[in-house]
Amino acid sequence: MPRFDHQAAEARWQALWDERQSFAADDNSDKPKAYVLEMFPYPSGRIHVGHVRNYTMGDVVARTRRAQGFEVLHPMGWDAFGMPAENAAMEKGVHPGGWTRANIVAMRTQLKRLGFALDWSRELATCEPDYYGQEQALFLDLLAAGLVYRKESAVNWDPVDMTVLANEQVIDGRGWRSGALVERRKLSQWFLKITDFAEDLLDGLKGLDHWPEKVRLMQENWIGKSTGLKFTFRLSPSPLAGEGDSPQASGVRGGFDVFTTRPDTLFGASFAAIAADHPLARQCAEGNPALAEFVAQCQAGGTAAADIETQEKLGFDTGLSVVHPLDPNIRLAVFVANFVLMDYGTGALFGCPAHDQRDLEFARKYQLPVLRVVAAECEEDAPIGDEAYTGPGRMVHSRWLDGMTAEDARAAVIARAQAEGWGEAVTQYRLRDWGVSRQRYWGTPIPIIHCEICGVVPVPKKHLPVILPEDVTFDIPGNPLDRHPTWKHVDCPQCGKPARRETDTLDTFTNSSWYFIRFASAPDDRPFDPAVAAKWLPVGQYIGGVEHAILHLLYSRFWTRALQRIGMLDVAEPFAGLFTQGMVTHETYSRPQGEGLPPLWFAPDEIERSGSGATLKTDGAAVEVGRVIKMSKSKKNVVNPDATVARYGADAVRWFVLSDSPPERDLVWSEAGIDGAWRFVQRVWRLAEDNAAASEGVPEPKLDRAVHRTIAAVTSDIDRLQFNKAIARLYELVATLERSAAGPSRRAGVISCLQLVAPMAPHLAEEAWALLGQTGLICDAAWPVADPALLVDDEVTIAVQVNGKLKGDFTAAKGSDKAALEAAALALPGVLRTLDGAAPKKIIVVPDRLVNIVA
RNA sequence: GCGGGCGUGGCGGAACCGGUAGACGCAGCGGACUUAAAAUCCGCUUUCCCAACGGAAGUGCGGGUUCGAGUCCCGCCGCCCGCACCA
Repeated sequence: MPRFDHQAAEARWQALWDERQSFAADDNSDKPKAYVLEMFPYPSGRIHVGHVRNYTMGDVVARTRRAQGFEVLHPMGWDAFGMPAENAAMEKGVHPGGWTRANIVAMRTQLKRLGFALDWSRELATCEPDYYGQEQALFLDLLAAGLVYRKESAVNWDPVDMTVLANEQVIDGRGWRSGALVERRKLSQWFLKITDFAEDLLDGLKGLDHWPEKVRLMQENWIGKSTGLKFTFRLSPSPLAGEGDSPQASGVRGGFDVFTTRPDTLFGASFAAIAADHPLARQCAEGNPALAEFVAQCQAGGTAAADIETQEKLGFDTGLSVVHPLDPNIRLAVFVANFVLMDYGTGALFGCPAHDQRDLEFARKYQLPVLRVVAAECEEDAPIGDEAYTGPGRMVHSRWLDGMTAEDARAAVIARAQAEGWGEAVTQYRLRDWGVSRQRYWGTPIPIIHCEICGVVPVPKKHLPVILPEDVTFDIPGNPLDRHPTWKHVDCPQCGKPARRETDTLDTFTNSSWYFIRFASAPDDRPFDPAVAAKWLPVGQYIGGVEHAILHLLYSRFWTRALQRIGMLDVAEPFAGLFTQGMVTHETYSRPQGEGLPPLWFAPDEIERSGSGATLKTDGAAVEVGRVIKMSKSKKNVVNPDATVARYGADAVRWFVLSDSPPERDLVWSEAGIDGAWRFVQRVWRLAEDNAAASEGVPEPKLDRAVHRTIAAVTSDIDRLQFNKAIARLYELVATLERSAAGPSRRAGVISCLQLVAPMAPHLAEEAWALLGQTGLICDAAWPVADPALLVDDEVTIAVQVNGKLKGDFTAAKGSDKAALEAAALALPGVLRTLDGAAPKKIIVVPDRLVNIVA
C-alpha cells in the first residue's frame, strides 16, 4: 500500500513556502497583527527535543493565527553570546565566534527541517555587530538618562583562571574549573537602575492576566515589597574613640538607621543588631581584634542556601548601646550579628524576640529579655516558648499602645515617629539593581572609555559599534580583551589623550532584553523604528521555559519600561501573553565505575532496550536504567531529533511532542509514543486518498455535526494552548470519518479535518490538500468556522440516578419537559429494580442532563 | 521556614459552571486478513463478586456540605517547583 512519503513531501513544501515567502511578516499589512514568539535558542550545538517542543507549540499558534486572518510575525534568532562558547574555546581550542557560528548553521538547518512557519528574513544573532552595536547605543541612551551607574561591588574571583565566576560556578567555595579557592574581590562595575522601576514592575504584573499566576507570584516575591518604619537609633553617650575617617563616619557616629515592618513591637525590643559589613561594625572592629575576627568569620561564611538553614545565630557584643526611640531611659545593646544582611534595608535592625523567630533564637543564646507585646486572645502573660508569635492580636506591655490592635499600633508608632522627627514610613524592596558587567570576552563590549583626565567617557555614538575583536587567544587564563595588543588602547574622545577601553562586556541577559523589539523593526542606523515596533508589540503569545520566570522576563519588562521612560518606545509591557512549557525528559543509562568514581553515562542511541532492562549495544552487557529526568548533556540522556525526523518525518515528531502531555507539564520522550504519531499521519493520508475524488450522495447531518463540533473544540483548544486535547479530538474525528459512508459530508469533513491538522502536521496537510485538488496552499486557506446551527444537538442522553447512583440512561428530544423526563426515568428497568415498588421521596430533574430519584 | 502547584487505570492523561469518572493515546490481550510476516482492521482492557443476568467499591487519607463531590469546605499524608536568615 502506498504510504505518505514524508521525505519528499517535506522537501517539496518547505521549498515552496520558502520560495513564496509564505511566512514573511508585512509591516504594512492592514490585517490585525499577531506577534508569536518563542524564546530564542542559545546556539549550544544541536537542537534537542525540548527545542522541538517549544517551537512546535509556537508554530501551531502562528499557523492558526495566520489562517484566522492575522498578519503574523513569527521570527527566529540566536542568543549567541555567552560562556559555553568560551568554555568550548578553552577545552577544544576553537574560537568562540567560529564555534557559535558553526552551531548556528547546524541548528538553523535542523529547525528548517521541521517546517516551522518562521520569517527567516528577520533572523538575527546577538553576537553580530549589527545587533550588539545597537545594544551599545541603547546602553548609552540609558546612561544619558541616568539609568546606568557605576559602583564598587563584590564578585567571586577565581585566582587561577583569573576570571569572575557566577554564583552557580562556585562549588564549596572553589572555582568549578580550576578548583581554586574563590576570593571575594571588589570591582567597579556597571549597574542598571532596575530598582527605579520596582513599583512599576510590581504594579504592571496586575495587568498581565494572560500570564501564569505562578510566574506573576514569583516576580512579585522577587521584587519583594514591604512597608514599614525606618528610624534612627541614637548611640548612647558615644564611647567611640577617635575620629572615623570613612565617608559614612558622620552617619555612624551619631547612630544608625534601622528598618522594620513591625514598629508595633518596638516596646518588645531587647537588642539592636548590625551586619558584619555595616560601616559601624568595621569601625568598631578597628580597635577590637576579637570583633575583627568575628566580622571576617561572618564574611567567609557560605552564602550557599543549604548552610543558612542550619547556621546558628551568632552575635558579638560591640559594647555600644543605643537609645530606645520611645523611651530615652531604655538602652539596647548593639550586636554584630551573622544573620543581618547588609544589602537589605539599612543593614541593621532592632530585635524583638517575642515576635520574630530569628530574634528569639538569638535572645535565647545570649540570655536577652523576651517580652511579649502582642497577645492573641487570653494569653497576655503566656510565656514565649521556642516559637515567636507572629500572628495578629492586641498590644500589651506597651504603655500608650496597650489595647490597640497590632495593626493600629503600627500606624500609631509610624505617626509618632514622623511627628517627632526620628523616623518615617518607607517602602523596601528586595530587588537589587542589575549588575551587568562581566569580566568575560564573548559578550557585548561596554561602550565606555576610561581617561585619566576626563574620567569615564561614553563612546560617541558615531563611533559605534565598538567591535569585539576576534583575533584573540584562549591559551592563557583571563580575559583576552585585557591582553589584546591594541584593542583597549584608544584616544579619549574628549581630550584626545591616550585612554583605555572598558574591557568588561555586558551580561548576556541584556542581549535577550530587547531582541523581540529588534525582530519587529531592524533599521541599519538605529536600534529600531518606534512606529514600526509599536505596530507589532507587545508580543501576543510568548512561549518558553519556566526557568526564565524571573530573570529574563523581569529584565525584559524593565528594559521595555526604561525605553518607554526615555521616550523611545511607547510600550510598557513587552509580553501580553506568556506560556511556560514543561521540560522534555528521558530515562538515563549508566554503569558504576567503582568506588568514589561517578557512574559512566550512556546516550539513548548507545542502548538496546528490552523489557525492564537495557544493554549496551557495543558489548551487550547490562546497564542500569535510571530515573526519568530533564535532558542534560552531563547525563547524556539528550535525544537529538535528526534521526527521528529522518525516520518518522517532521510531522510525526511535531504531532508527538504535542500529543500526550499537557504542554505545561513535563513530557517523557519515548520511541513508542512516536510510533503512534507516525501511525496517525499514515491514517490521515489514507483518509485523504480514499476521499480524493468528489463524491455523489446525500448529506449526512450527523457527520456534519460531528465535524463542526470538532472545528469548534479544536479552535478553542488551540486558543488555550491545550494541544493535547485538540489532538485527542482529531483522533476522534478521524475515526468517525473512517467509519462513515462516502459522500459529500465525508469529503467536506476530510477537508475540514486537514485544515485542523495543518498547524500541527503542515507537510501532510499540504500534500493531502493538493491530492484533494484544493486550490492554493493550505497554509493560506482561511481557518474553518463552525456553524453554530450544527453545534446544537436535537437529541440528548439523559442519565438516570437513584440516590445519586447511576442506574441507566435514555435518549430524549432536546428541551423535553420535566414531567416527560421523570416518567421516562421511572420506567427504566434498572430504576424499577432498584426501587422495588417503593415510592420515590423526591425527584430532581436537570433539563437535558439527568434525573435523580431520591428513594 | 515562606510562597505556589500537584495527587484519577499498567503508563501519559480527559472530565465545561457540582450532574453518566477513566475521553484520546501508549502498552497489553484476543480475533480477522495473509502460505507466513509486516502493515491494516475489529473487539476487550479500573478493581472485586458472579457461569451469566447483574451487583458492589472506586479519583492520596479522614471528615463535612449537597438530591448528587475527582470538582466545594475543614484536617492530614505524599510528591514537585520557586525563594531562602528580607528585619
